[in-house]
Amino acid sequence: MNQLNKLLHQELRLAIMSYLSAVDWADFNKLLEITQATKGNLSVQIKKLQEANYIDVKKSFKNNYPLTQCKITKKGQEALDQYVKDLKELLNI
Amino acid sequence: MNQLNKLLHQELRLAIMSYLSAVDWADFNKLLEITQATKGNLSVQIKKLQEANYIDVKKSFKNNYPLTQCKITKKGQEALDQYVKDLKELLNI
DNA sequence: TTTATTTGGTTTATTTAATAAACTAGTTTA
DNA sequence: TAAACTAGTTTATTAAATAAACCAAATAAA
Repeated sequence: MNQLNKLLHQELRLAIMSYLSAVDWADFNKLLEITQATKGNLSVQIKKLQEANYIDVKKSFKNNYPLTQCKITKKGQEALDQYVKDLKELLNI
Repeated sequence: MNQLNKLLHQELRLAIMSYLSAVDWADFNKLLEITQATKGNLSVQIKKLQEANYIDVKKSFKNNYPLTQCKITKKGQEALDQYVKDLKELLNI
């Protein structure tokens, strides 16, 4: 059995990565909206993905408010691709 | 975001279910072999799947040794199908 | 203008779950 | 008859997910 990537085999992180793989930069609020997660959970999972270098996180200000933007990295995209491959194999799809 | 079935979104349980969806009955040792799990972990996860009525578990003896056999239920198969569907949607595959 | 509310988060604490390790009960082999 | 093996289960530990509480700054309301 091909071990599934544990960082990716979690619903919220997977949803974040899947979304990021289809867009360029996405900000915190956009990710909140598409995942329906709580802010605390989203914050934690973004940090984990960042620590693994699966995403780049850019912090700035917009209209005087903090703005956190995320973008998938090459390493993150490759990990996601491999995860999907492993999952397909496991599920025979 | 379609919530993924938490019982199925776990590697070992998913591997068990995926395998069982392709065969008739499978015994404990066969599941050990194909999943490479520890016996303790396998025992626990089988019980959880059984409690959810995702699998039927039949206990008997073979050559004087205890024999535990598992088979996916209709409910389990339907849950697995739905899980795969949700996952495909999430991952755009 | 100072109090309340909202924004955009982070940190901490709690709950839940995964897993390994230890154990059980019996069987076979030497 | 002791040692080792089979086929598991139970318990204890670790790790992870999540919710709740918090924070700093900005804006709105009284």
